[in-house]
Amino acid sequence: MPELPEVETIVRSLRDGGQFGPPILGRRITGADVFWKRTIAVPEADIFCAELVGQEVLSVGRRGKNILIHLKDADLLFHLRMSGELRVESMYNEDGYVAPFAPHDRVVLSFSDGFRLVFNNPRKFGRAWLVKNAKEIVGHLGPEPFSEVLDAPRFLAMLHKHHRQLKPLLMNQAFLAGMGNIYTDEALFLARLHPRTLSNMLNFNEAKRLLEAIREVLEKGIRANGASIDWVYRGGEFQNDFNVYQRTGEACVQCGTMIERLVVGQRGTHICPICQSLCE
DNA sequence: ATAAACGCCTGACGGC
DNA sequence: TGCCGTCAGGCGTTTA
Repeated sequence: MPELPEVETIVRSLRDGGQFGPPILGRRITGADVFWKRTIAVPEADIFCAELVGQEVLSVGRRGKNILIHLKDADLLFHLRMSGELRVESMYNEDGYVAPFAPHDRVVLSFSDGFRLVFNNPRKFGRAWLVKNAKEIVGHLGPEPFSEVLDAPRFLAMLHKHHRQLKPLLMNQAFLAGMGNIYTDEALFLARLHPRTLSNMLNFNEAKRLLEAIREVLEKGIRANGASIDWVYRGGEFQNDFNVYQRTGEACVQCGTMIERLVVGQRGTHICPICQSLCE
């Protein structure tokens, strides 16, 4: 499901309340259960549950596509990978019975006031970590796309340090944190760059254009609460603003040429072959 | 250094 | 209807 805008939407809901339920800030964890043990990357699932009980949620944040939940004595992290979702709901239904779990619910944290945080994950790719400091898990990530220290000259220097195709490089979380398949395709279209262009071939204006395009698509995505595409994530509206993603065979909004699908870095990739010419 | 191939998983969809 | 291949918002490991 999630790239940066979808994760940001979930984080805001966990922090302030929203479409994924009421906020969890300040709530105290009274129980933890794991229904698919491999969801817990670290520590071992039983220890994970034992150590969570009694903890209080102090803050909720995001680093790249990771959700950071800062507890009193530890940091809890979730990565939703392809199909994960977090929701907050009442533990009880209207009759006062414990509400049943949904298919693919993998981890549940119960709170003292009758609410629970549920991690649903059909494809079982998602992971949770409980560590002393979140940096152990997210320390290797590249800069945030909206970081103030990331400007066009620095971005050009980053691109020139590598000799790689633009799309896989942008999706490498150690290079830049938060971009996924959709937003990378959309950003490259806006910047009029072919996904196979080599990163060291960009000039200053192209690098500047690319950074601006990345920020524009991410901003629009966040404003739309993310994109709803398949059966997993719902609520966002950014899918209505796609220029190329999943528009294979449809007309380019700029020039009318048919959008093409190709494979770059083992990922389905969508381009306008006229607007995004490959010049190496 | 770069990139391909594959593994991890379930579910939706189109073709026959 | 059922079976099959293909595809899917991610990422780590192995291989070339």
